Amino acid sequence: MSKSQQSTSAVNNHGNESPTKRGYHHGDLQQVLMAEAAKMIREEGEAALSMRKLAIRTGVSRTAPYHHFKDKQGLLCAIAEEGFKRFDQIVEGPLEEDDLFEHLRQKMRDYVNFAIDHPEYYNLMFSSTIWTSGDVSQSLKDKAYESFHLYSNRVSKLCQQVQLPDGVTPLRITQLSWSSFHGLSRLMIDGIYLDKTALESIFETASKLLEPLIKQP
Amino acid sequence: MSKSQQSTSAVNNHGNESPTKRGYHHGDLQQVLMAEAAKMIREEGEAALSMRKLAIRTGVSRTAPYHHFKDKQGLLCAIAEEGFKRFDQIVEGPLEEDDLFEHLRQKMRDYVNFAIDHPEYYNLMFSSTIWTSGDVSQSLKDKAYESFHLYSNRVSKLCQQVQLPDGVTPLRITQLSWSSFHGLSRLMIDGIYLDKTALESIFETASKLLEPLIKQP
DNA sequence: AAGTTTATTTTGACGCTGTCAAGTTTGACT
DNA sequence: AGTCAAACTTGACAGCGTCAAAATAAACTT
Repeated sequence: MSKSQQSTSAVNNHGNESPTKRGYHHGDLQQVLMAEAAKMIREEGEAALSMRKLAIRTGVSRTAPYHHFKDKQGLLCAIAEEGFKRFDQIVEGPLEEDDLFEHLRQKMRDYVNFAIDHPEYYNLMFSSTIWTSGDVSQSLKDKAYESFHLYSNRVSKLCQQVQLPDGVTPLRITQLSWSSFHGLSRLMIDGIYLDKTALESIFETASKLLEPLIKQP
Repeated sequence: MSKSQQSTSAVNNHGNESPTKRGYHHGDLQQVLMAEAAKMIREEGEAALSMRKLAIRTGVSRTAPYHHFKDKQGLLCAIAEEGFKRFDQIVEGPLEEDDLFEHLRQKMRDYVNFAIDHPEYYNLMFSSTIWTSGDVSQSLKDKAYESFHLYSNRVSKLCQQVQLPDGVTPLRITQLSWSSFHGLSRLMIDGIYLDKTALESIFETASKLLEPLIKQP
């Protein structure tokens, strides 16, 4: 019944004891499992993550994780969700008004760097196997949808500062820009053709291609 | 020794028999395995492909495939390589000179449609698990590199028809455009946010953003 | 045509995987 | 003190990738 829920519910805390939260037997196994799994994926690759190794390494028996996650897919969904939460912090952040195009370049850097610095999250967030599997957790769907809208709103706000060509909507800019960042990140993470040294130059190229959009009053 | 090579070598054909090629016991197991594996991935997803099921379904015993492919990874590499070959046919094709931007939109359609129509190939071609695994077959590396250059050459040729901003090179346009197409394709295949109905409009958006590049003499 | 070599395929086996069912321990609540 | 439910463990099963050894069949040699 408690599967895939946060373990931070009030029930786990008997209240009279000091602020150190501790629940049942192990403590917050759920959080520890997610952290350890992310670490394993990061260090040895997604393929190297097995529920059994994860359990043993966490110090519990093989099937203990199944009381916190429906199955392996459930664990991966939870980690992906965590990824979207961290991702949001990249999308948010102040809108620097001084130089629009420098601002854009910085956002590009932020996006791609997030993917490069946290591939264990980024891979799962946009994992083929998760999204096409048919049993994506509802909470992950919701979170991803929310993140999309956060991003979309940001792009729409920025679009007000430029003159879009006829027939071009902020929604399409949202989709096109996200696709571009996503593709760039994927190729970088997977080590296909692109390398880090080319990044800044690619950002500058993208920025220059957009310059004609600047409002001419 | 014959692992991962084409089985169409002259040795297999005893020459005096009719043009129907038939080799050793099974015939061209290698080709059949690749075709059947691609079919399985297409119909049931990459996760549903197992060497054992593949073998049984092909009518041979569990380990027969291991005499044609080093291991499962070897098989996947071979299929990915086949994917790049088919992909090349998309990149090639006549350069229609009449309307540059309509030509560009058509190329976008071709790219993304290839990915959508042959996800079993596209997924493997750009598979995280293949490229980051450390044992990518040399022939796949070579083929991928070749495909990249084919694409790059095409983009460079098209760049001659427009006025690139200062500091913007065809190489960067190559990388940026590929990233964009790749991201678009990935999000489409994985069913994340984008759906087919938005595609044409996205292509038009991209096309319009590039229009200011048109040469003004 | 017979014998040798080599390519191909099979059977057996091993350790690893995800996960279900049933039992056990532990903490919380009355 | 007793009840209940949550957390965890042990045992079991089928499926997986793949190696080693044996068996078979085609090709090559003489």
